[in-house]
Amino acid sequence: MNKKISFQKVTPILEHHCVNCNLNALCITDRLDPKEIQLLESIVRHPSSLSKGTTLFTKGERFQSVYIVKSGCIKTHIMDGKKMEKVTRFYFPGDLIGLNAVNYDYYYDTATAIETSSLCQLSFEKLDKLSAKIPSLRRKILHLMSRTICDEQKMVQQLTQKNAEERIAAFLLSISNIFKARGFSDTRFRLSMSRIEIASYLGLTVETVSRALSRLHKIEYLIVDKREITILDFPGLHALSSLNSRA
Amino acid sequence: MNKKISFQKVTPILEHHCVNCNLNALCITDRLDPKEIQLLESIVRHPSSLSKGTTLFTKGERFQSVYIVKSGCIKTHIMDGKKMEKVTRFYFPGDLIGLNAVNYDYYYDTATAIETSSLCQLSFEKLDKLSAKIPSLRRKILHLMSRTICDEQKMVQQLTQKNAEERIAAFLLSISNIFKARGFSDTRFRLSMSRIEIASYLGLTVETVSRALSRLHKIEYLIVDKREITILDFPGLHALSSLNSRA
DNA sequence: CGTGTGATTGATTAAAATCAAGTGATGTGG
DNA sequence: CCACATCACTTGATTTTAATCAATCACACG
Repeated sequence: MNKKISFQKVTPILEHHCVNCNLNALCITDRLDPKEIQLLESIVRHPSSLSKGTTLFTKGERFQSVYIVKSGCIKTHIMDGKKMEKVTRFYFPGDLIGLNAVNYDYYYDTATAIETSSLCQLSFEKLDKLSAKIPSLRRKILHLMSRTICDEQKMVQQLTQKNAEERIAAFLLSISNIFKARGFSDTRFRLSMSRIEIASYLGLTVETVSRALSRLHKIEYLIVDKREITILDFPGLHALSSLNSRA
Repeated sequence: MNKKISFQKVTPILEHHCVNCNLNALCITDRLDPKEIQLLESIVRHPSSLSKGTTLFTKGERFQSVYIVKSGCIKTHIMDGKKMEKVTRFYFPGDLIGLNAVNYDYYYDTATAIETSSLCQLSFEKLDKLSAKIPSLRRKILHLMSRTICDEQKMVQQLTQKNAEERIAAFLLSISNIFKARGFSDTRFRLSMSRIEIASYLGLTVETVSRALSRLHKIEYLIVDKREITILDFPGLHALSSLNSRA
């Protein structure tokens, strides 16, 4: 179904250096000093490009590396017996993929590019060893994992306490925040994921997602033009989604 | 509403030693050698007893320690504005509480004993420093955090893909597993949590939980006598809950 | 012995799933 | 280039599930 490639075969983007990377503030390198970043860089595999629909790793595959999104967008998902695939998360530039696999020795879900993306690869073994030497890196990894736990807990909360429309509102606000943090417009952006993927991620059906978007458009909280979203009423959306959005 | 105590005031249970602890296989000490356990022990505060309804820490309180359940059962929960409290998780002997607070400097939820419990306290700062010296401990902490992420993701999956009855079935099977792993009967056990807490945890209402239990009783998958559960048909319950239960 | 809490059961309602139909964009092959 | 298929999305009608509203029971506790 999906294209499957080995990481080695993809074209490496040359002259990449962590120190110059514009994602530093969002990345694992945040709060590391230049010398530490250089150490980290020594274990980073230069970012490679992944075309839309290409699978990075598959559930059950041997876990070896974590990946950091350099550009584009990756989804992790689980093929679930009877039901359709379930999207577990979307990853944006700076996000670290694979932390949930540390516990097992194999990947816990499948990662697929939903648009052309590039990623940096880090051997987890090397990262772990390095973190023993760099306390701030060790801390950073712990923090990232802890944050991931909190993120998942927030998701659980959303699923249990928000209705369809509130979930969509919260989702759009979180995407808006993600774009903002990465230096793009937070009022006008293009969703890289399909309605199906949004529905799966939010535990809804496509129809419900579509209807919720239509209604938010109708009450003029936002403009929906296919995957192009323009937010008109931030306070309204915030009030609707009530709970706190992604930090 | 709930009693609140400072950890210092509770009665310490004397002559406690990690090396002799019967929970070792389930605890953070798993796979540490005796010398390492001794090092760990030096930073462990002997277990203290917490009576039912007593709060261990409150959301927003300064994060300093993680806790390991020695006996009893602890719930973490979030008081949520308009709606009722939401139970985020139940913790059983061997479970580590507080990992989601590492990211912030304050606890992310509130921990309360739902039956008389005892806990070991570990300064996270000291644990972190110690983990720099003991690679297997560092690994263990990473694994625990990674597992927690997976657990939360499973929860998300359950909420999006299982109906009320399936969730209850899965919940009871997971409790059964927990008891089994701790050397108790997995076919007959007493739930320490109320129906309200189960409902909150599973994202359902009390009525729905009650009805689901009644129906499972009626079709003779199990016997429900107040909080006493006797499982009659494991295969049936497994089939019903379909997805994989807690490992 | 009343009061409150936890739990169960029933009736009704509301929300989202399901079923169904249709549009528009994209792509394929004749 | 057009006919046809397919996919992503939308909108409508109907059904299903669980929430809500309501009543009752059991039991623990002061």
